[in-house]
Amino acid sequence: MIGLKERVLLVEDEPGIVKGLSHSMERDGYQVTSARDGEEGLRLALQTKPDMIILDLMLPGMDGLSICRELRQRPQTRDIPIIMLTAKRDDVDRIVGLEMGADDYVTKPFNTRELLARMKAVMRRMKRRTDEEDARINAGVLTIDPEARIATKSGAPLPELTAKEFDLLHLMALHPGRVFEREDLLRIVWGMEHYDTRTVDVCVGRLRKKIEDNPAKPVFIVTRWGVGYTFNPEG
Amino acid sequence: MIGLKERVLLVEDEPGIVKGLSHSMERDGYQVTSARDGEEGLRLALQTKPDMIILDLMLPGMDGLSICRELRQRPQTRDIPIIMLTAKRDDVDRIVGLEMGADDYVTKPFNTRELLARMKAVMRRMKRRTDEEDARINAGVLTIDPEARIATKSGAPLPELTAKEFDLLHLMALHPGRVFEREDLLRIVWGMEHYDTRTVDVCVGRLRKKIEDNPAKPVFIVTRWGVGYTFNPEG
DNA sequence: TTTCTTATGTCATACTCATGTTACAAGATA
DNA sequence: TATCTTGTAACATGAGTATGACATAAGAAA
Repeated sequence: MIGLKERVLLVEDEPGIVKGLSHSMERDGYQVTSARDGEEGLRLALQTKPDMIILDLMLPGMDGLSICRELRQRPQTRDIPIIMLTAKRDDVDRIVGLEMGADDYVTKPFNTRELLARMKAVMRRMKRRTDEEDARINAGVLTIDPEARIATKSGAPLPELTAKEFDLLHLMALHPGRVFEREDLLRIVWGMEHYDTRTVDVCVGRLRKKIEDNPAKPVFIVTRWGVGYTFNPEG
Repeated sequence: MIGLKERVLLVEDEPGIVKGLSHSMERDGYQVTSARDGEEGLRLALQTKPDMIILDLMLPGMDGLSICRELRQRPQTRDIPIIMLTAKRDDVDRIVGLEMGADDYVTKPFNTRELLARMKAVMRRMKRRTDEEDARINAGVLTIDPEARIATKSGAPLPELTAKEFDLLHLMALHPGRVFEREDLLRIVWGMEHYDTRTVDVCVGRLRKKIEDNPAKPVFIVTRWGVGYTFNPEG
């Protein structure tokens, strides 16, 4: 389950690569900022504190390694994961090795899909492997199993939930009692591309049909009039 | 066939080495935990029961040899393979280390690739012994024999499965009910070599043709729409 | 209370995109 | 060499979902 868009800083001087990569990354849901040289990259990194930095080793002015070192020295940027783009395979050991502290690297010419896969992997590593999100949830008679993506009521299996339905239920059950506005749910579960909040109502409706005894009088997913929805574990 | 990520415990006090090694190991598909000194290492070993331990001989507090001895004495950790890191090439200790029950050793400064190769070798040796993954799986009418890499249905042999097909089936059958995303399967079964998730679909399709009565209505490898696949042992 | 306004519930349908499937080429194996 | 495996691309299909219309319920105002 994903929260808001991850912000990526791309430090690369070749316009063609910047253009292509930005596009691909945005397609994958990242918010991309780019810098043409090292100084600008460093400045932007400090200013915007991105969630991840893609750094070309060969840059005009300050080279990638110096930037990497700088970034690792300053407390504001110390923990931001860095993926290096490098031309030569020989550079690899220096980069990843003990000193520089890049989190991963990709050698040019690189496969865009590979870079995206590594970005995702790095993100996964960064994101606290909070077991909380993987743990089974017991909410009164309802049980939610994120591993199998199945919900049961009093031990009896419920109708299969679709992806969105399950994510919605899981998110709300993780925070019982908390009121979620429709916009929150759209952002978190849907990934923010949609602006029609009525979409949420319909999904809630379908979900209720599957988990509530009487969908007309819901007891788990409760409407908070004028605000949104809340999950009531008591049922 | 490798199951989920192998968990490695790295006991090493130098942060640079920890960072570099963790990265390389994770890149090779291991899940790395690290401890800064001997006591912590021992505690973590007992707690988490890793699949392998990389142990620096020179450590603050309890030294590597004592830990090795401790680990070999306790039944919970007796069978965990250990690779020693030693500083001096002509260190007599390394012999003692092997006598103490380390499975292999690497001298510092070491080549990361060499260490990874040794880890792999140790793992391969070890895996022969781990029953869990080698044990025959009975999933309803399906039987999966990892040793012979053969699957049978109701006793009758199925068409021969290719390497990828078998690994895929084996992994999923080891965790019935669990939903695997395509990217999980790519990471685990394919390693990091491939990035096109459609590859998984095609492999699943081929596998279904061989194990399902009606591949159009699969009962073993079930699609979870918008998420991935899951293995249903009932059939 | 009654009426009015607005938010929410519900339904039907079209559309989008994930998945199934096939074919082919490249790579691996023998 | 020939054969088998596997990744990639292209096309076909269908599940899931967005959308708009309408119905209903909640709260506000009279």
